[in-house]
Amino acid sequence: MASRSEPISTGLETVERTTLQEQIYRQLRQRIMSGFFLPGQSLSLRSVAEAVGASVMPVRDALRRLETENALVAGHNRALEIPRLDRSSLREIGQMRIALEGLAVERAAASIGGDDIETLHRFRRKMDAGIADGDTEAYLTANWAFHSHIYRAAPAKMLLPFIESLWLRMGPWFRVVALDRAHLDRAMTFHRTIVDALARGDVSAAREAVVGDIEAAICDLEKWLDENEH
Amino acid sequence: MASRSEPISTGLETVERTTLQEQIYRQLRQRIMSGFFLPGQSLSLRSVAEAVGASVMPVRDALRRLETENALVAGHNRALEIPRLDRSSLREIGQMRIALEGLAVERAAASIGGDDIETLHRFRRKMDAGIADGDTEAYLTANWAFHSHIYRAAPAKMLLPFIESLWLRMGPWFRVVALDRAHLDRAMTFHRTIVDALARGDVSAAREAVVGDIEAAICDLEKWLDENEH
DNA sequence: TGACTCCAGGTGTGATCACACATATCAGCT
DNA sequence: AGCTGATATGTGTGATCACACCTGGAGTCA
Repeated sequence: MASRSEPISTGLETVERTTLQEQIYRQLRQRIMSGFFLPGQSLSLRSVAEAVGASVMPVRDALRRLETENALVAGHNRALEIPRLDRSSLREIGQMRIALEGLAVERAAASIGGDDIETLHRFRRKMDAGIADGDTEAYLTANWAFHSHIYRAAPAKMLLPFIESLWLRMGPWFRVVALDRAHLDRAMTFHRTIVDALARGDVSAAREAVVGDIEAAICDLEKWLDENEH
Repeated sequence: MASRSEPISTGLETVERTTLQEQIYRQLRQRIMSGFFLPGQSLSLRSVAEAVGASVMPVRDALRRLETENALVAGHNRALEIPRLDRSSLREIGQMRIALEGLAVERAAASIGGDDIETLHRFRRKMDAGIADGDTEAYLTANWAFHSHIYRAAPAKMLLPFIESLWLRMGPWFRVVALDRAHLDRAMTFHRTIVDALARGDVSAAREAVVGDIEAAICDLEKWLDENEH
């Protein structure tokens, strides 16, 4: 290592260093997670490349990453597409979410501070606002911000990526359930319970509320499937 | 859809269709999982490309997939490398393995049949043989075959990829623990208990044994860390 | 001796091209 | 009418190239 001057304090922030591929990946990821794309919708290299104004190379990298986490699957021609919804994978996602998010909230509970509680209440209000305005996009974004803020408090580097991966697969479903007022009311009750439990450091109550939130979502989605199947 | 002749029965098997990228991915994945590479070892595009006799393109795809599942991380220069071992991620992997593999064995228990029990005993004997011969590679391969055969029996499409992803991160650790005779003996006891529990359909005993197996491995690894740190 | 400059080697990134393969459409034959 | 074959279109795949960036070490000057 060459000798180097002592870094001086300038107050400057480090600039963001990111690749095209990374930007496209994040953008697609965000859209999938918030239910922007419809199940079965085809995302071909060239169509996405044209849409984002880049060549196929970075798109290819981004799509392959998403395919690896099963956020995209190979379609009938070779194009990648958003996975279609079916009952068994819904149940499966639910069980895995309970297992991992239950673990995450337990581990996070000890590290949650007063600032976090305040932040959670802010996200909760944003969700309420989204519901009131009928802005599904805003609700879903705030919903992810709320949950991920909790999980991020856990002293864990690897848990969050796994949970994100599950939410990625839930994306196409969220859009459905976020239109059901009865579900939203129930979810917001759970959200309030979660924050209260975390605020008083009640780990098992927090876990129970998180699990309840997930189970309610899965239950409502299965009900929706019953009504809209075929 | 164009009209088409009735497919005739020829007795021919469908040929394997796979891409270079896929082959490289699987090969690297297998090697990482069985602890072939050392922690911190650098895998650059061009070096891997030369080693497998392909251009950088398929290698790039393969490495990016592995990076996405955190089986590889960016090194100090921009090259990707095998993650280094540290205590916190070890614990974290252990907790996630317990959560997901516990879920998997519960779901699998109902679907396990007599043929499966026989297969599991075969893998168990292979592990014994590997231990007797001092063949770590063979032991680790049989170990994965044993566990994954159980999880594959679960009526779940997405659970296994997640578990594989965790084993991928355990890879560099497995090599360490597979050299400790005391650990191996304990592990083989757990393995026998698992098969017996599955054979008589005792779900909770099977889960308990799987969790015990994982906890023992983590515990032994932490002990190893205590002795070999610094 | 210490700090700086410069250069060489290695790294991933992204563009462009040629290609293999799958599907759908349609003309042509029996 | 029904099957066959050619073909057009769309798809991912892989090779090659130019490039920007980082690191390390040699060289230079004060």
